[in-house]
Amino acid sequence: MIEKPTRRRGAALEQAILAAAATELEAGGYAAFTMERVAKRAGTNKNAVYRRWPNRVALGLAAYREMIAAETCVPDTGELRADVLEMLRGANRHLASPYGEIVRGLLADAAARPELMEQLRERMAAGGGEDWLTVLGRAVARGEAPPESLHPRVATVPIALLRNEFVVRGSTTVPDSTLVEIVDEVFLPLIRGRTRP
Amino acid sequence: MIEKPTRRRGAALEQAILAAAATELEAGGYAAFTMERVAKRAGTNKNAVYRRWPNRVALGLAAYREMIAAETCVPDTGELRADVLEMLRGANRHLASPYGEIVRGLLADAAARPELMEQLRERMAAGGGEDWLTVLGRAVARGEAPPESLHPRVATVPIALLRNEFVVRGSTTVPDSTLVEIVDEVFLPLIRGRTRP
DNA sequence: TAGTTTGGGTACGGTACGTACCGTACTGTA
DNA sequence: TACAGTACGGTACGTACCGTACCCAAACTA
Repeated sequence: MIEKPTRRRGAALEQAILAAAATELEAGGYAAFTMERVAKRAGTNKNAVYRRWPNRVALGLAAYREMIAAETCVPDTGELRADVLEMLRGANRHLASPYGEIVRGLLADAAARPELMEQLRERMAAGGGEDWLTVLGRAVARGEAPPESLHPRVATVPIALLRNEFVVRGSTTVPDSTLVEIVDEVFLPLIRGRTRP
Repeated sequence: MIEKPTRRRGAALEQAILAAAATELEAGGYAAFTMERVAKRAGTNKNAVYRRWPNRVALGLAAYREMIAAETCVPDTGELRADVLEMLRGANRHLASPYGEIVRGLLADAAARPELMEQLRERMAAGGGEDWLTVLGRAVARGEAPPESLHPRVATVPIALLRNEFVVRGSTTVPDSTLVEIVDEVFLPLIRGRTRP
């Protein structure tokens, strides 16, 4: 009979800690996210945690990455407006509680550490911008948008505006009418405005 | 001979505390902003501080308001592009250190308190939007922009994009080329796109 | 001058970060 | 299978800060 090891090591323990950290983040947000609670939930102690992550922000960021690992999916409805709205709605759902508070906390804590900031930027809701370029690229291919509009700065305008809205408004969810406004009053006119006459 | 009072009271003490808080914020940012340090710098103790502000966020917000009290000035160069760029540059200077870290810290701490969030939104760099509407309104009056473009969501696109950039990038200053890009690749095409054909 | 308000000093309880130490369970190598 | 080295778990500690409590004295007020 093979004895079940009572003491986890290495990767197994690391995964357990990460899972515990993600659960803690999900349960109480970044404010209630403490090293002691994570260690306790993982069935270990702070030692094992600090051996892997040098501080709270680093662990929080790693756990956040874990949480949002399988999320992104790029819609393809065949119409630019619908695609963009759907991506905005997805991002809005994501940035609503409890992710919003987590991102804010991480942002505040990671600001002083450029390398963490870099990671956070990459992982932040639809932060990369490739997905947005993909959607816009499809619209260009369909002839729905002019080729001159295919610019990273342009493609990410909706998510940038949403993110701003969310930062400025606090933890409350951005109303859907705002998302519609972003698309209809800003994004689509912008695409039109970039048409070469 | 009138004895100078050695112990300040009421408004005098309140102003002294606020000034000390602003100095502390400016010196070390929100992370190093502690009630004890503020009290010490003001030449008093935490008692007097807590009698006036219930917690750290409230005092930090009040001090931040004090810091940015006399800042806003709306440019009027006679050309929309130059006006917008100047406002963006001013906001960028403002959001660069140490204000950036302060705003991030306040945002993270105030998120749970709607009434503080409200204050913060109003006071945040060019957050109100009236100034941006003013600039755009002048352009419309000059015939430089179509009347259909006079929309709050449209007018505040540049500052929203800048704020997003700054939140996403961390504490580093946004390069001037980004500001130019926001204006030339997004804002001006957007204005053009809102022209009624 | 007596009485009330308001500052200032000090200490405390509580919480959390991050560090140190130490005995012990596991691992893998001889 | 014995043994050394590594990693884990328990515990305690030092530090820092928040927010509160208590008390006395200074300043104002009647």
